[in-house]
Amino acid sequence: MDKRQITLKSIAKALNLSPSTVSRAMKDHPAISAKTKALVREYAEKYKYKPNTLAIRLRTNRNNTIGVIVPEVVHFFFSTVLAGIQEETEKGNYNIIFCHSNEDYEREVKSVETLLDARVCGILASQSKTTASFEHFQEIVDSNIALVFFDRICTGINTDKVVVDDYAGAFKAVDYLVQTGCRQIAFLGMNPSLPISNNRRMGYEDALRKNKIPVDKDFMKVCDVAEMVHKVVPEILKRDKIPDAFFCINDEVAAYCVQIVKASGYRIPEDISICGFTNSYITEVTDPTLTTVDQHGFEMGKQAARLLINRIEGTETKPGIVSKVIKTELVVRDSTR
Amino acid sequence: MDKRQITLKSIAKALNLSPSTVSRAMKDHPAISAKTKALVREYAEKYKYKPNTLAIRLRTNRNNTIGVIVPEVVHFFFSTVLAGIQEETEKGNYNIIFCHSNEDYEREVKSVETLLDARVCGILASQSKTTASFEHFQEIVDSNIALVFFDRICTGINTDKVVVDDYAGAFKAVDYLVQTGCRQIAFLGMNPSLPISNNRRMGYEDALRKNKIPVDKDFMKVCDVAEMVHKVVPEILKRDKIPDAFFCINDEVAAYCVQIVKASGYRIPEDISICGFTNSYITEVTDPTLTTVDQHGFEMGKQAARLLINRIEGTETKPGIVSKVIKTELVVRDSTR
DNA sequence: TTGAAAGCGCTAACAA
DNA sequence: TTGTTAGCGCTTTCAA
Repeated sequence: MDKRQITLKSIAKALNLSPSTVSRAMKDHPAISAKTKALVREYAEKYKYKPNTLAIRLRTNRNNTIGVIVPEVVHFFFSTVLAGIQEETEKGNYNIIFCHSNEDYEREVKSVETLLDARVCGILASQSKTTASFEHFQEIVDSNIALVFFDRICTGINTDKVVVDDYAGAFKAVDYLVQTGCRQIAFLGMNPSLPISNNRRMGYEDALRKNKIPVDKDFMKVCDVAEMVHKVVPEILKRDKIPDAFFCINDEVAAYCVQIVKASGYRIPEDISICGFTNSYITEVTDPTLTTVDQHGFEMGKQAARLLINRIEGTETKPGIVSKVIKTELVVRDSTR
Repeated sequence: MDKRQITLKSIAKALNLSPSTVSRAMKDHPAISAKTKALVREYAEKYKYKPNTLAIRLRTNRNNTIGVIVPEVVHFFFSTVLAGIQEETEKGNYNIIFCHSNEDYEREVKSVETLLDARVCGILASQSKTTASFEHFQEIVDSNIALVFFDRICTGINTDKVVVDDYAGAFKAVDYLVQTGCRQIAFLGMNPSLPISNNRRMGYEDALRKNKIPVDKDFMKVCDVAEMVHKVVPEILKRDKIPDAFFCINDEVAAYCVQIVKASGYRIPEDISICGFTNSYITEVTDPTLTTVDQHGFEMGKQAARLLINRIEGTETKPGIVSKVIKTELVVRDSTR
């Protein structure tokens, strides 16, 4: 039943060799004779020897594992990033320990603890919406563990990051809305403390300014989840002066916005244009389909993972803090004129 | 700079104790004096001692890590299951190593290797669409590692599983379609080698039979991704006898189906009803919103993880292979009469 | 070309 | 109440 595990030692004993010789034979050490190598290899093959990773890691003090903290995995963008991370770490021969903060500060702190306990060699993190302090992230840095933020970066920590050009993406989208004739463009954003939201707001404002359209604070609302859309959008539509476009912080908000705007009797895009952000699956099945800004999450995941691995392995050539920016792309569909 | 790590040994030296005493003090061993405990604790606190998990795991031969293999994480259902798994493993104090087969057999095999190499204490897996052989899964069992399949179970392996009551879910949905007046119900399914698809097909057929409606093979198609919908549905709509309902294998198929059916000039649900499966976000933003079958992915993830942990810890009381079934629920929205 | 020995950080049986 | 010792499985220096 409980078959003894095959170890270097057991192989050594069986073959009348020393463990060190077996170890060397297994890793093709030049000093070992071809004959011995063959002998050891054959035996190992036959008895399905599997090196004990734990022992190797303890011995070498490197465990080829990185931690990933995602705020919400049931989300097109973040799951796409995760897929990108996975692809890259697989290539680099790293395992991923997956943590889910679920947009909750406490769980985020706990996730960091977990990862430090597991002695990962690096951490990829995107902070939760509710995170306001960042000692836990500082602890990672203090422990000399590589840390790369992606998308929702933490401005309080000075470390590598990979972000989307939120400003440019928003600018392009809003400028496009203006070019197609919109003049009263509402912005449905997130908590402005998150840089991604703030940057998009600036892109939005600058696009308006460039086109000599006044920026109206009344047209800027925090509105980033379904329930808020159902509250905020009808309110806006009840005003005397209603917008002729909505620029939304993500595709879900845009999709619900489409619904509400249609239900209120307006035509899309003739009366009101709507633009999302992310380019998730959802954009293809709303009616009309959604114009949006592609965030290239997969690429972001890959680049973040690559950067982290380079840091870990000391092969990152750029000096100082590295800040990568993923280009966004306007994807025009039918929800805009 | 390169601060030496705090270890039990280093604490022992500093405090003039033996490592074993320190070890015991840290874990509140009854034999240690309160004074010593306090001393050790204080020192550990001050210098932020963190036990080396790797060493503990090597020593105790248990690493509190489980592996998860997901076929496609950018997918409402699977990411929801992952979130459920994460919630439960966090409670149980297990880490998750995340693997992504990406619906690819080769990567699935590699994932299993990775997890066995990492010496996880258990594996949760849902197989990829392209998996036809299962020696890799058998290897898990042979290695005496706990294995629980979820959703896309592998029928070739005799082990614990957690599935949705696909048959009942399909039966309910199709029966509902019939009750609401549909008579020609098409089934857009997956590769019939996957049990989930086969079970739903049987539910579909039995619901028709129960209602004395002939089962027509021409109304049953393999059609489970966007591109296929764009090919298959228009073909069906070109026939002399077209369906008055589509029962779809997932919500994405249903959503694209809505689009195509509308574009072909039919009204939903007056002319044609459409029903999906999963109850993902998408169902709320199509127009009309989608009737679907809720799969309760989060619950499935939790139960699968719980079952696996019980197996690992030997606390599963049920004898033999355990097969859990998650109840589905028909969610009626506007795409059906 | 191979082996002996030490040690990674921790635990636990046994001894004192 | 505390210490000694051995060892988990592996790597690596040093010696032979």
